[in-house]
Amino acid sequence: MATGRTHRPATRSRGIPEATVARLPLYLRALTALSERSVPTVSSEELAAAAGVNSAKLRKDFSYLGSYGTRGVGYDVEYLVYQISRELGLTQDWPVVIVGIGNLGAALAGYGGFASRGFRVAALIDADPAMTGKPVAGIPVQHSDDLEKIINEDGVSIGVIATPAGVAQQVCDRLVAAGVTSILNFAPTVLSVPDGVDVRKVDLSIELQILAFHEQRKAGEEAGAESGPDSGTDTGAPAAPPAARTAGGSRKGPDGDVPAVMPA
Amino acid sequence: MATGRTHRPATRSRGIPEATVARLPLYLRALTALSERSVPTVSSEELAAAAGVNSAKLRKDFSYLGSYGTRGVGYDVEYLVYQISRELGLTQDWPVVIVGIGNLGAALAGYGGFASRGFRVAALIDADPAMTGKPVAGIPVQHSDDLEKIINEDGVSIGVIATPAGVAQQVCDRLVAAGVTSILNFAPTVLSVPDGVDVRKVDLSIELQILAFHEQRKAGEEAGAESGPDSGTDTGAPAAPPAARTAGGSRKGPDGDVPAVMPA
DNA sequence: CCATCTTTGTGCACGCGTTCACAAAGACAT
DNA sequence: ATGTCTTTGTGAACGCGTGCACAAAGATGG
Repeated sequence: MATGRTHRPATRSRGIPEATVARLPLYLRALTALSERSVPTVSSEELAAAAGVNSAKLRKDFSYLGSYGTRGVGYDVEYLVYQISRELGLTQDWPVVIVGIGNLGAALAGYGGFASRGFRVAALIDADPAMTGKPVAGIPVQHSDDLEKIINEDGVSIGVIATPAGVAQQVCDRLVAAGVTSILNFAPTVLSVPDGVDVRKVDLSIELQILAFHEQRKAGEEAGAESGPDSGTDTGAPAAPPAARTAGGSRKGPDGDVPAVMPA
Repeated sequence: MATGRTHRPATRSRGIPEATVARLPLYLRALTALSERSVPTVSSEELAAAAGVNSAKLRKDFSYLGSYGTRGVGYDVEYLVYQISRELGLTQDWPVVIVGIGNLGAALAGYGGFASRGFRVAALIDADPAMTGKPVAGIPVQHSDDLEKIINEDGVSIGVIATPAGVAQQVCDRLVAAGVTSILNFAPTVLSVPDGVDVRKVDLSIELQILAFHEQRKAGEEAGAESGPDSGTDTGAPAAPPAARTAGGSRKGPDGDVPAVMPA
């Protein structure tokens, strides 16, 4: 009853795999750094190292965009910056509204990463009348009553939700009704949206929990001993995982490439 | 030359797939909500809806933890909350340090989601002497000179980096040297860490860029016709991907389950 | 005790993403 | 021009994750 948006097709947008799209910003950042250092060209191997990915993956990613490299030489940094920027839609201006100007919302408003790359904070919106008019990061907060008006006037299509979980869905509904079709959600809730609206979710608590899982496992393994702490019915707290530490070094990074931040 | 940590094995921690681990916090949140409403049992279908996932996927996820359900009835909410909490290592206390108390760091310090679920902000650390001693979210900021001491004394194994990108790697190195084995990185940089250390990355800018990509695609499709702002030489804009169908509602959400927040 | 009904747990198939490995392409030197 | 050397672009194989569909399990009612 909640989501209504159960299985998803993992659509491949215009032939570019989602996994690739998610990495393009990473490449772009690395390329921008090279550009600032006036590096003219870069090989897939170098760029891959800078972006923290496998070079074959990088080449395949770029192959979805076209053949922008020169065999025997590498990629032209400036050209690639332009192509990726264009592909990501960063050559145009994206007005963004941030709803919920609490600690997090205020931090986001002042976050440099937003302002860079074509994103412009068009408005800060909060439901608290006491906040209205107060400047945050140089932008005056507006009251949520005007949400629809603001979105329409500025042609905003991307909204950031930084409200408490309780009102997130409701804010989301209003944003969507007003015309927003992409939402970045910081509230710890599953948002339900109609088809055609993108939602990406960032949940700090979830990230920590995932780290805790691996951390616990590391501690447990190191404590060595026999099997799993659990397996039994209860076992209560697996007992103090001895103050881990000591990089044994051999641990094979319990990573993997999993979300935690994902659509819907 | 940066990472030094190229290909990764996508380790399957103790038999539990990473993808599943990443969803456990999601289930836990939904279950906690049910628990607060004193709901005794829940079916996979209901819980899946609340968590925004497919019910078959949820059942398979739980099957990795063991057989905690009762056929014909469903899952016992309280029991499941306990099992998942234990599996994630949330039954113990995790002291966390936050390094870099700027806008974002301060917001994180005050973020409720941290304090909940077993995570305790053990210390706030900043390199600015002017910040030292100043209380943020009720916790006095300490100078980064004492970083190692703080980590050792409190047995901190999880660190949060909220510094500018320029010093992130350096802070990371110190954290790792001091014994931290899990890092949540908010700085827009690829961190290089030794094996055995987990890094999860949250990049707000990347999330927005991914949204922009889909947003552009939606706009392009709608505008149908020409498109290609440039196209120029090569493939250029493969010109109107046949103006897909309109918003006939049939738009199949350009989602997919991709990171943007991921290890390393 | 048996029948029926609900819901779990999972075998299986499919598709996406990753990685390897190599041929094609071009730069560069001779 | 021709040969060599570097690096791209990609075909193919593999593995993980997802979702279907169903048999097994147990609750419930007669």
